Amino acid sequence: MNYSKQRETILNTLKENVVHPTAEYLYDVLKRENSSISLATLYRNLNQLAENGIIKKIDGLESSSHYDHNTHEHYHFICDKCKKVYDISADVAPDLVKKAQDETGFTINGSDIVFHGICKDCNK
Amino acid sequence: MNYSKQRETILNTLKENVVHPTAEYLYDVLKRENSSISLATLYRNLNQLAENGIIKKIDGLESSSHYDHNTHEHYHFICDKCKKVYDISADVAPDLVKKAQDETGFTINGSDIVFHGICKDCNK
DNA sequence: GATAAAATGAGAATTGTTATCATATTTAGG
DNA sequence: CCTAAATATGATAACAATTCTCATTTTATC
Repeated sequence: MNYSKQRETILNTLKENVVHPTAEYLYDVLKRENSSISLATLYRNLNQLAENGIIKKIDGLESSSHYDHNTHEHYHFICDKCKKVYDISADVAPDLVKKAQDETGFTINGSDIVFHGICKDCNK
Repeated sequence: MNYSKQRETILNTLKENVVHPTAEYLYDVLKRENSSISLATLYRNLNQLAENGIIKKIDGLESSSHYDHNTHEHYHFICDKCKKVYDISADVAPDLVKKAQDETGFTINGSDIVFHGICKDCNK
């Protein structure tokens, strides 16, 4: 990765905005501060920074939603290779929602817990 | 909700496809089985079924990705009202990733854990 | 300072999803 | 069982988020 002024600006702006902004939000902030950076450049750099572990991109599954016939509480694992989605029993973290609720004082209505990695089949 | 043949077909197809399919995947299956249902109808029904708790729609955050300058392990809470994203300490579920890994035998590289609900401010 | 590699900007293209609207189906009451 | 109101459908346009393309500019290297 070569140095670039735009990337530096983007990273600094992200550091100052602790609210986990979206790309669009960042784009607006940057424009307001007259460091107008092309939307393509912004997305490119966010992806690069995330790939290099400098920032974290937060999104559950890929682009698209998945639908699950099982409505009982359970979590999901998505294989980064074959893209299959597996169920993970909620037992791995008993009372997770309750604990989070106690700690934050927020009203928690649900959770989407998605683990990423490589499944058994693809690991062979 | 009125009865509809299409909705019944969609629900049955979803039940038979335990892999948490995307809408696109379902659309292809339906087409292959000659029960061709309009894409609009499919999306409409999936949303309706999810709203009525009959199926579950799995997706982390809203439509768009959020970016986080903090790369240490921690979870997120998104307020369904004001859409703000809050951090939740990873302490609520110690060794969550390790436990999930032990249980499944998968290689887990990361997790996106997103709680949904109403934050303190909006609860007032 | 010349050159190759990497980054940029602008806008077109793509993808997943929702909205529109005219037509068809379902449900309940007379 | 007929009819009116509510609801659902299909086709396609619209939309929003993101990625791609490509000609130009910037960065690192020798």
